[in-house]
Amino acid sequence: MQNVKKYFTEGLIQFTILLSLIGVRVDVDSYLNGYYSPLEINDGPSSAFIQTPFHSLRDNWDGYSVHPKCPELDYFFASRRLLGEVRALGSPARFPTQLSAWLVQVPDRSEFGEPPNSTSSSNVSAGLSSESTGEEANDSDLLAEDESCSTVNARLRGRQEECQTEPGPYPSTGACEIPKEEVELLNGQIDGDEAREELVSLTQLALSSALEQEGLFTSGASLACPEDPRPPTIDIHQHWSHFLSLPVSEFDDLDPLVPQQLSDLDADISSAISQDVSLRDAMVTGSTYDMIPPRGGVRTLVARQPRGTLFQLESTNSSDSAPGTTTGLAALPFTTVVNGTSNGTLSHSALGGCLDEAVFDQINLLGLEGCLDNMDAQLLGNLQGINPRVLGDLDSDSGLSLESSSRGPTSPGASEVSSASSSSFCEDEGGATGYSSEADSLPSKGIADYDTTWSPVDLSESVWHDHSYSTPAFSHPSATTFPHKAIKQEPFSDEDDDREDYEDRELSRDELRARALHVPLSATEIVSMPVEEFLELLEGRGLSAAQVTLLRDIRRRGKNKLAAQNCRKRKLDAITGLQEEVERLQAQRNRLLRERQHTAKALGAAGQRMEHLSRDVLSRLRDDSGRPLTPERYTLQCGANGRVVVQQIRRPGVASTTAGGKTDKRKKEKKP
DNA sequence: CATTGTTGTCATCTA
DNA sequence: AATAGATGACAACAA
Repeated sequence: MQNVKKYFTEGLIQFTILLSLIGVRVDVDSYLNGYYSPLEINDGPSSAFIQTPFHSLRDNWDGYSVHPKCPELDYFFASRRLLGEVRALGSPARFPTQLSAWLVQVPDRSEFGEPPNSTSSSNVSAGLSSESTGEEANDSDLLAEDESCSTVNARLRGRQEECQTEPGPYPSTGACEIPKEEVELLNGQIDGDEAREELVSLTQLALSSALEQEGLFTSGASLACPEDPRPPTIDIHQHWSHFLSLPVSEFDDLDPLVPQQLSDLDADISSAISQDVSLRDAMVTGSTYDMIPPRGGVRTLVARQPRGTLFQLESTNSSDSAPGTTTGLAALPFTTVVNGTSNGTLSHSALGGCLDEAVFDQINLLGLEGCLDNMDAQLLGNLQGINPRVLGDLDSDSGLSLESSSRGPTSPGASEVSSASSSSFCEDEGGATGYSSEADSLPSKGIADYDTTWSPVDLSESVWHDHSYSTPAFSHPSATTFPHKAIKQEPFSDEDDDREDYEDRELSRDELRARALHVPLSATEIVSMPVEEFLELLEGRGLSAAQVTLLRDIRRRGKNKLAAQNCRKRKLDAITGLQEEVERLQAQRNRLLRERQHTAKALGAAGQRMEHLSRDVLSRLRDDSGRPLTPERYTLQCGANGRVVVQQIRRPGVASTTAGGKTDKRKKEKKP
């Protein structure tokens, strides 16, 4: 399967390229960034949501809220990502359905005069339907396991070639007279989610145990939709059928075939594309409103959007990977795949053929809780063109919108917006009153002009996102009145009230202290600048001790504030994961209880049958005096060696009266 | 007015 | 040793 995944992944990338060549716009960057990020989890230590041993404990719960920092999950993420990509790109996940359509036609070999047991005879049907129906056991017995791949695939190929000679695209309604149930079985088998995961290696399906196949068929048959509109392009069927007909061992050698196959396909597939859709757009529109997690209504769309900003922007500290993105993606496939619970959203409507639709479906599949961060980050990317003030207003709660550590030169506007959106700090920076610094004792001076020798230019690339730490540009002279309470009490004209109050809210306590000490840097800058730069700032600027202390405090508090917010978010995620785990375990417990009940019932029935059989056997036996053995006095015991022994029941009263002339134990053995 | 949730901060530990 | 990050605890605040 690994080779198959590799093949699919590479092939689908080329397929995407081909789509773009034929004019279909595919936003590969955003798409791949979102999906490949799990592989870049460990890129940097400075990204958010890392170093959380707390989460490593949760990584065992079937993937709930997998922490991206865990390196041991890389392999898992990689494999899941590959599977997710194959699914997300849609088309390959569809072709098994098309393959099944061709498979259906072949069993009508009576028209071709083929012997039913020939090598090219009913491949999967011989192996599968015979076991499922129990009527053609001979065929299935003849099918040795070691001839799995090549034999089955050769049969597939032969049948497909035969079917290609059929005139109609779906001759199942015509010449082919395969039993309908078999058709449904085949369709269902390949339409099922489990089968879709195993879609490439049909041999595994063919060689599965009879029980598994039965279950698979029954489950898959319900999924089969005979009325599904099939793609009208027969070429695609043929190509995919031919593609599938290759033995698994040849998949490694298929790489050179990919361009050719895809080039043959592109025309038809392009017609199948219904519209020109950016994958990123699809992700955003499809997820932002649908994926609101049921967390007691704590989160809203408005509140979540800046959160995505945080993760996306903070990632710039270390690498291109977005921690928030990785978090979401890490959790998602894990949850959906490992649990294997194909809920309602997992069952596709087999509309097959449309890549974009497949992508949308997959997005819906992936769009569970963990995907929020990813979606939000991408949503923010799309919203960057919107009025910054609007975006800032969206940040109603100061919550996790501290995209402070991001330092994107390309997004100064948005960052200023975020900084301007603060509405929480104005009342007071906080609860902890133990805080004290030298700056607190300083008298509030009028804020002088900033020292022009301090060039904030080199810090212009620093983060300006944290709403809690305003930029000097938003300073208000009256803010020098230190008590922040006084800020709210300042009279404003009606016209300027909103604006000035809005600006004053940006002055955090640290900001005010910094101004009081003539520190011409915003708290955001102080917090977000690299440590080397910060140390240089402390040492090379000739700062006073008070200024140095204040700068350190500001930086420490700012960092800790971010850490606290990340920590709280992780805690909430952990709680959510635990709740889901509890639900899952409860469901498992209920299932086990039902199984136990069923087993007890079966055991009781078996005991009754045993009792009847014992009575029957005993009634046919005679003791020394020729009387029939009664179950009241004798019982049958099954020995370990398979022998059945008649044993006399010893009862105190009976033994004392009847044991006189008899041997204690008379054994009559009979062979089973 | 009490309760609850949010947020900032401090102290402490760990890497 | 210094730094950053994580997290429990506390307090202030808002709803």
